[in-house]
Amino acid sequence: MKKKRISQADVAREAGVSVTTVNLVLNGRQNTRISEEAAERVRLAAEKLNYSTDPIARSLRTGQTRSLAFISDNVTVTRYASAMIRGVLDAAEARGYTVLMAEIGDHLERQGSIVESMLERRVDGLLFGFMSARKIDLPALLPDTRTILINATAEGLPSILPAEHEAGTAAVNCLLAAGHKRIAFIGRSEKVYDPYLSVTIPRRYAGIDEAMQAAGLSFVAEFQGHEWEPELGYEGTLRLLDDGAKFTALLAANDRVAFGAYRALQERGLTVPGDVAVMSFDDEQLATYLHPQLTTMRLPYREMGYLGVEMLLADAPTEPGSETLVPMPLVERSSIIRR
Amino acid sequence: MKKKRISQADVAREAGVSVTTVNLVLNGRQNTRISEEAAERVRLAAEKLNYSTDPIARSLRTGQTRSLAFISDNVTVTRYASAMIRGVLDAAEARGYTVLMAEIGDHLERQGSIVESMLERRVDGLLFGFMSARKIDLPALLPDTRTILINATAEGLPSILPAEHEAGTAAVNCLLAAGHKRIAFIGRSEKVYDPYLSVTIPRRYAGIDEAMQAAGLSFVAEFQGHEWEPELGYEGTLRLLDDGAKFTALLAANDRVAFGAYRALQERGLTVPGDVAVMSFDDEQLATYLHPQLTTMRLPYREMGYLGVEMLLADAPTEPGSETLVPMPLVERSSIIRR
DNA sequence: CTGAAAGCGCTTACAG
DNA sequence: CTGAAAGCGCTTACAG
Repeated sequence: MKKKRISQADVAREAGVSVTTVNLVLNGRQNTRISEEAAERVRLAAEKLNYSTDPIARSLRTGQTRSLAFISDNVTVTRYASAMIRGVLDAAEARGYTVLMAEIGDHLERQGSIVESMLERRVDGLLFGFMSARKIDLPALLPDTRTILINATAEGLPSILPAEHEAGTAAVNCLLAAGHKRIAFIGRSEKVYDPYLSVTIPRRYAGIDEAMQAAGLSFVAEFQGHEWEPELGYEGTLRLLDDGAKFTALLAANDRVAFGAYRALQERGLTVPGDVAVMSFDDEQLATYLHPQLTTMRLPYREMGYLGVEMLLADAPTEPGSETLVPMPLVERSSIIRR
Repeated sequence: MKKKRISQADVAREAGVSVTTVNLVLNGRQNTRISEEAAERVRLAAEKLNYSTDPIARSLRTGQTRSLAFISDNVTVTRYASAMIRGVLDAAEARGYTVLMAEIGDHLERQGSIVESMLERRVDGLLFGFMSARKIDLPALLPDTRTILINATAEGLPSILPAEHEAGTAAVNCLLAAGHKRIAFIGRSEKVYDPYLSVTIPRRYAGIDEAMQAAGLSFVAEFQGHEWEPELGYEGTLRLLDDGAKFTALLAANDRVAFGAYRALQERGLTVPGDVAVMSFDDEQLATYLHPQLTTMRLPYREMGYLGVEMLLADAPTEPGSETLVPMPLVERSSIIRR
């Protein structure tokens, strides 16, 4: 990595012009009235010497780094959420930006020092990405630091969220469209109305409830719970069945809950989708392992990551406090049939 | 982000000394014989002005950036492999390094330009991280660029790999120790002997076979396949059963295969671990969803990531072409009982 | 149409 | 014990 670098001065010498000329030509400046002949000599010389501009020196001079920081909580380590990183990386690369990454885990208190160190490195913008959509308190930021939150909200900052209300409605409508009227629901929870726990789940519930109401229906049975793991789906389904609930369709809070529900249904000799149709949320890989494969509303992690970068680097800054909603596509597989 | 920066010159003015003195003090240089009194004034002034050194300017001068590049194929987007990123990030942070990330997906041909752009940014080292351990061809690198491959190998470069041979042996021994003698194996494949497809799977097979041989045993039945998805486990198990194979334990190539095997076993009215014990590899989250939870050999992604950074930044460069093996821990859960 | 020079904020060899 | 100055490689206001 030593190897003396080729500088604009070297190119200038080779081409027999000044570094000003070299710089102007190589940066493709317009209206500079450098003779095409000189410009050509510069380009040839640069090519010959295999010159590439030193981004560090440029940054020192311009104050811009063409880099951005992506700071997350537990995204790397969370199942399908890590796709958000891919979205960020792809979008950044498309625009010639480099991504500096840091992950703080559950140590939210470390945000301050991480942000500081990123800012010291003069990133052109800050992207925060969270595993599950909730409100967070960010350290006071320089007012002119471009910042976007992905899958989170914070006072006075623009954020990108999944369109959960819409998705809740779509999930129910999907079941209704297949002719189901007796629907059970597993995974409602009151806890979740604290924005520091979730900002989107209440919206999902609202979307679900509105769709049911619009159809003049209510759930024939519900099993509550906020730990959305297979255990909940398993126990909830058994309980509903034991209580004698009669339902032809089951709405699960997420794929893991659905996973548990499948097991319970199977143990009771019930088949999916013949006896019970199942609809879910998230679309983690698990959904494709199930038999039959699970129909579910996809959480658009990758898209949110991609959009985050685009908004961060857009010409006009995003309005503070605004929310950009990203659609959650319905992924139709085999867990629902017409009845 | 504008905000005129506080520089060492500002601190010098405030403290009434030269920038040389400021620099020496703030960098904690030894043997510099600056009066303790002057040093104290400098520290106070820096504190008061809230000075922090500009890493860009420092980099321009020193040629070092305290940053490293992590370049991966599909790590962000692959199930549990994304934990490798966390390991990298944690280790880098512990040493005060920043990580520049890029992911190239299946476009291995893009490696060249990505590496170039990272090198232009003067990263102090290059880390390559791959989803599954295989041999890759890297673009010719500057000979003095520190480089480490995580979960991959390349001509003349040091690499970090999971200790698969050892793990294969341990998996079999675990079954043997529980008293099993009639063992079936699903997931052997000849394809995998091409190093560009895998460098570690053949070792795993070797470890498995040696342990069996050492016990004077061979598998009572095998079902081949290299697409290690649930489908293979499902069909393989059914086939073995239909062929009348009598086994008390099943060794699955990975957790997904085991997942499929569970389903087949259950359909045939066989219970795990009562009728058939199951042993597997990977330890993805899936393993904990299964009932009973799966005993498996864990792929140490996070540890490999962490170690990669440590080796990259170690005082002595790692020997070219060397291999560092990271143990795969046995994660005992409930899919095996004594017989 | 093109160049000389200043300056971004550091670090360091040199001088005293 | 401490300071003045050069230089890393750019960009840009200014001069001609």
